[in-house]
Amino acid sequence: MPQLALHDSLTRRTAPFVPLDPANVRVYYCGPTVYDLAHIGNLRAMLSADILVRLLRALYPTVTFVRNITDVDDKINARAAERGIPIAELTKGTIADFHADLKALSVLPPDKEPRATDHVGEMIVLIARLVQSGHAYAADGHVLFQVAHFADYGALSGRDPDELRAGARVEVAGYKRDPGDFVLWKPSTPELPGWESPWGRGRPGWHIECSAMAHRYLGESFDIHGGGDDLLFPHHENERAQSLCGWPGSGFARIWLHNAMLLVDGEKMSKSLGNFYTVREILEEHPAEALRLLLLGTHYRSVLNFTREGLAEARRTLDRFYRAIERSAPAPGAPLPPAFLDALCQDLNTPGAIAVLHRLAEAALAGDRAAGAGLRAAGGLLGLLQADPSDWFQAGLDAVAVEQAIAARLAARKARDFARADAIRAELLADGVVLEDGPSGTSWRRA
RNA sequence: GGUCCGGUGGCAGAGUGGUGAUGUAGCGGACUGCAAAUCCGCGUAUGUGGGUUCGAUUCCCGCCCGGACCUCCA
Repeated sequence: MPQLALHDSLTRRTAPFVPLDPANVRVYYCGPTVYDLAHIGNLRAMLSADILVRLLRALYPTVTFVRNITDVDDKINARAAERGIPIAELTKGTIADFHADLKALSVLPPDKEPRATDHVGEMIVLIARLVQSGHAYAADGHVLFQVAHFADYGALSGRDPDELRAGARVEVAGYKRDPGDFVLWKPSTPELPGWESPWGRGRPGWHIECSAMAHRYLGESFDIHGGGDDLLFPHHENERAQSLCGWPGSGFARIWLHNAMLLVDGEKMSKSLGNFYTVREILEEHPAEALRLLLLGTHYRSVLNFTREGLAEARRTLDRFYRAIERSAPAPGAPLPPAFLDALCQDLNTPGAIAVLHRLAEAALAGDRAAGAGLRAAGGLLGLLQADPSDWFQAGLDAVAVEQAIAARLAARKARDFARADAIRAELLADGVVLEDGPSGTSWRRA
């Protein structure tokens, strides 16, 4: 087995991954705030985690993967009010949509998917610990984390606390001792979700939930914590501060992974630019597998430029891969090609791994059955190429009608009436069917 | 303004202190009645100016360009 190396945001270096407990590798990723449909940028983070966990499962006997759901948040409250529905209805529906989208993309479910609202008790316990140890203070109905009491604050995101203070561009709430102090607990109004606490009825701040849930399911120290790099600051910086102060001497996350953002047509995805895509919108027009391949075609730490052309290209690439697989019978348990695993072990180099897939496809098309089996096995680790090739090429089309047209065309060709044969082929193409004449007859697929 | 990340062929996108992957697009060819698929061949790239080095795309500095973040807040 090759040695896995990962790039740690804290040290800004790529280093060999050494699990705390090789018998149980523990991973935490920040999941969605459930107020709206997932977009392709959200998907990228979920996919990065998915590849990491799939690879870890290939390398280690047991992996515990926790990905939370944030179901208490101001954006949720606002959206529910806007739509005139109860908060619980909004979050329930959004979670169901989220799960459906991820399933379509072959993103495997986490082992634990804790919801913030189910863990407010743990959060209150942690906040109380922080207050007791002097790292947090209550003021004006809020409880705030005192940044000045954590010497290592800023280390993860590479920020100098003094500069953060000087650069504060937002008016600072009067109850804060320091502009950098952040909310652990805040008061709630009667209409909004709230829980009784030593500081009155209120609701948790954003960061505290991940600290509490990671601790509950993974312990004081665990191996990997990840998310989009927009979460690096303040979310992860604050989470780290809370956890390291709440459980002094613990390591919290040993390695931090952050995926880069996604651009659409070279620009930031935004609703005002009209280039904002939900996962669902893309899936209406393209196979989920093409979207998955496209997103894996860029290394997770590089900015990914999403285009429609790229999506079409990914689909054509899959056509070729499925052609290669079609030539060799499924071989369950086929070993993963070493070059493929090596690429993934180099900080999850999915583009490099896909390049190996191309080489395997070339060999498989030339008749190498082992390469075909290796291609399917490697594709499986990436969550690709698991469909039946005939489904990939022909699903959703009327096979009987196509076969009849092919028979008619064959008759015309035998009679050397090529004008008629070509007309039939053109009609099929207009219906989205491409014909391929080979030595063993004519086969067909969707365009 | 501050901090951080990045700029590779038409496009997408890796690796690397010593002949620059892979895909796609383009061109030529084989195969085909013609296509499609497949196969063979060809061409084009390291933003810019310095520095270190025998040698820099890779390491260092400046500049230009792109992106993220700048704390529950619009």
